[in-house]
Amino acid sequence: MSRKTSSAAPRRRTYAPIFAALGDETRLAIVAKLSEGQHRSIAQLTQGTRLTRQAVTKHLRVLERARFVRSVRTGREKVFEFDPTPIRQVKEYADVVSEQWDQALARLKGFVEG
Amino acid sequence: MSRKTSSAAPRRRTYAPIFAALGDETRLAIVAKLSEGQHRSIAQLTQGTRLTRQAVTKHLRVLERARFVRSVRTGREKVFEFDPTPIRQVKEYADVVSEQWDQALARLKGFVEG
DNA sequence: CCAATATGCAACCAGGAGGTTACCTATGAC
DNA sequence: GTCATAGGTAACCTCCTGGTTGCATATTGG
Repeated sequence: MSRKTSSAAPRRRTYAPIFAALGDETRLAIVAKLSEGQHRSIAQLTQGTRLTRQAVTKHLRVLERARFVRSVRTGREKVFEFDPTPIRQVKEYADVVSEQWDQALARLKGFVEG
Repeated sequence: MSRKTSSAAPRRRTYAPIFAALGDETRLAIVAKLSEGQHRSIAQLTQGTRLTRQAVTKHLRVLERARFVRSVRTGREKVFEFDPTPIRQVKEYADVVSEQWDQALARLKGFVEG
């Protein structure tokens, strides 16, 4: 097999859009709300903010593009739910970087002591 | 004592600036480089990019404001080093959100089965 | 059918982000 | 001392972002 067995694209993972999606307080609040488990409509997610429904809609689009949320149209409502996938990627990134850092510290320690 | 014993500000933790700092490919590359453990000057960090030194300087300022890097002036060079603190906060955020999500799933499971 | 509710879409705006060029200053190497 | 190297500052440009208002469309409830 010279190619991957899976048909999934090998796609070098780019974390930037994931982090960019989290780089806004309003969107963090939406993620916090939806990660409570319940589905919420746009109108519901707008309540409690000082923003217009359209502004919230834009934030939801950003979150949806980064896969933090999914939406389903039910009747006249568009209902959003949390998707845990990108959060795992966030954790993955943090793990990779801090492991690299730990290894660097270990090498330094070995050099100093050796 | 009507006030906190510690002099540290109680400061509700806002993760948005941390994530925003990671929301750019160039800055992710800088973080990756510096987390290897070695200190790097601005000129060194500019090498390999297609950007000007000034552009890289701006990215470094963003990273420094979010505490991902520290800098020390040595002679005519400004040397940057990695700071692991905010990465831990990233992990912390991911843990909090995914734990909240897991609990939501557990409640749902209990409801369905109960 | 009609009114209220939920959302979509488009235009518009201000400010910030990311990048450049140009120029000035400081330090190190000979 | 002189020149090359490293960096700082500032002005400027373009595009994106976050927000608004205004209006159109779809669905629900009586």
